[in-house]
Amino acid sequence: MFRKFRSEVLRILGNYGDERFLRETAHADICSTIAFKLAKKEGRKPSELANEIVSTFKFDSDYIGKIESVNGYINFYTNQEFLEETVNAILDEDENYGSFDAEKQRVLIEHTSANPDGPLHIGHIRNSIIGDTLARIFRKAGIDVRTQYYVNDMGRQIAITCIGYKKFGVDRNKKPDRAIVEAYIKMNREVENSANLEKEVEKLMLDYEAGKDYAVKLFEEVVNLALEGIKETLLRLNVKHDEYVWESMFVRNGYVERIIKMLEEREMLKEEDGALIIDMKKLGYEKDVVVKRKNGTTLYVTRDLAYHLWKNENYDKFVNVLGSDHKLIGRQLQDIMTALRLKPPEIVFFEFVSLPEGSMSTRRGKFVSADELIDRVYEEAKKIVEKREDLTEKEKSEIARAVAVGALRYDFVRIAPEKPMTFDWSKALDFERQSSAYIQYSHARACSILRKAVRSGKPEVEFSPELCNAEERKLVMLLSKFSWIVERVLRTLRPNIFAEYLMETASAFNDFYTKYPVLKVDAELRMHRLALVDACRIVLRNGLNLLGIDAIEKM
RNA sequence: GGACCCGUAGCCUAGCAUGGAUAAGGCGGCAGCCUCCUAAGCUGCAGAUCGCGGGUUCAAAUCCCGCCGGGUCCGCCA
Repeated sequence: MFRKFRSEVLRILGNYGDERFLRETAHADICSTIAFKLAKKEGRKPSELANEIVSTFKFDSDYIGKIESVNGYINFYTNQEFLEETVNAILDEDENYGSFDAEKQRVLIEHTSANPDGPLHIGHIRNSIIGDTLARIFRKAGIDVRTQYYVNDMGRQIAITCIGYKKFGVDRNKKPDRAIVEAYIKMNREVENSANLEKEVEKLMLDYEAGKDYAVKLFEEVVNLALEGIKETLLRLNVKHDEYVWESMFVRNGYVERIIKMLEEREMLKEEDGALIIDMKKLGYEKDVVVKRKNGTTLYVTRDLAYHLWKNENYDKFVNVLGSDHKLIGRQLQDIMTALRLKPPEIVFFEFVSLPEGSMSTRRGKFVSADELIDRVYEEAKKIVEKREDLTEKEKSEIARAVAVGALRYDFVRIAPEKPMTFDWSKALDFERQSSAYIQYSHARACSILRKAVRSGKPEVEFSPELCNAEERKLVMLLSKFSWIVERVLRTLRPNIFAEYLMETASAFNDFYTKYPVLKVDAELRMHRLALVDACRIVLRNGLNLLGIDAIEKM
């Protein structure tokens, strides 16, 4: 609804309706700073100009209640009809509230894509959570979205893992990704000081790329084992990919050869020592990019280019979520695609999650696994739920699970992707304020009121905008912004904006909750507030779903 | 050495794209609030020269330049 109000404001502003100068502030529902900009150009006073602009307005909007000019700001306020329509739309549309029809397009979101050589750690899940949340938000906007995990099955570290797997076997009693990483870490230590093993790794990689049966069988076995464990972890976080795309597929299906041919046709390649190299100086880079070694094998970037050619043929838009260590290669990839007259991917880079003692490393076994984190957060949540006496054991563990997953997902998604994070156990295990538990709790409170209303035989809802007090008005304005925030995430690829919005909405609901009784007031006021409570319940629930967090009804 | 990202109260963050009306939350600290819809909640107090220095502007946390601190990248690795 806020989107409608906003476009009404732009319409009323007419020639002055420049989106860049619209602001949401504490002083008004929307204000325009256009007068300041024009004042500069025309050498006049902003306040004078603002007055003049306002005087030209034809006041014919269904949603705008008041327009005023204050010190150069042009302030717009919604009217009661807007509030009423907002609440009614929420109650009508229910789980669909917040959706809208964005431009029809097929979007691919690639995220997580961690090397299948061990368990996901807390750095990887930052990627998963950003990617999965974006996918959910894109879907809410009516976009046809698919998510893919790009499986890096051709890497050196996988070859090492394969040799380790063959040599030491794996412990079948352990979670498969955990068992795999033990073989990897152990083997890696041996490879580091053995030229013979180094040769063996190289040969295995060559044979896998050539598609030799024994190698394919071995790689597939190892990679699938790791992926099995990884998928299980992701599922615990409410993350599920639509597809797993193996890098080797592009070597086998001809896309690698096709992309090389395209590079040749564009005269972007040069040959040195029998190796094929993209001349990156022309694209403004210092170093060139090798796409084929002199032994004829391809490199990571070659297959990634092939993957993006494939994306071009199947999707209108592709978003990759990548760690900031991929910044250079990611930008090179974008520029190469553009030079080929192909669509480049949009990339969300996120900064690293480090431990207080330094950065993580799978290879050295120095990491906090996602599983360990989930387990510990669950235990902590369970401790708190145990205090409740009115819940069954089953309810308690379901609540603890929902709170744990929510706490994790929220902690990661609320931070802007470009901020480096240092992992802190005490913060990860804290469920007060600014955590998803706060939002879930607000939702549970709303559910509780509605349950009581039904039980006492007074479930009728009827929103009356003229009864709105300041807190209620503020709350409805926040509720109206749902799809507007979804749209902003779409434009900026910053899911933290939505996380913040939902927290603010929950906070406004709690503010209302503690100040005003709902069930113990006269019928008219009760029905009015009950409508508002139901609307909040819907918005909080829909919002939590967008964040991949379960909206539990009791906690 | 070069490139990119981050630097906002003791701590964690929002705001920076598109410069404007008192820099917004939370944690921790202090003082309060449950005979009343779930206290995983609410209220109040204390706490910030927005890393430092310059510049642009009527106006800078926001834009530009320089510096400092932290991170990342610069392989015929992935």
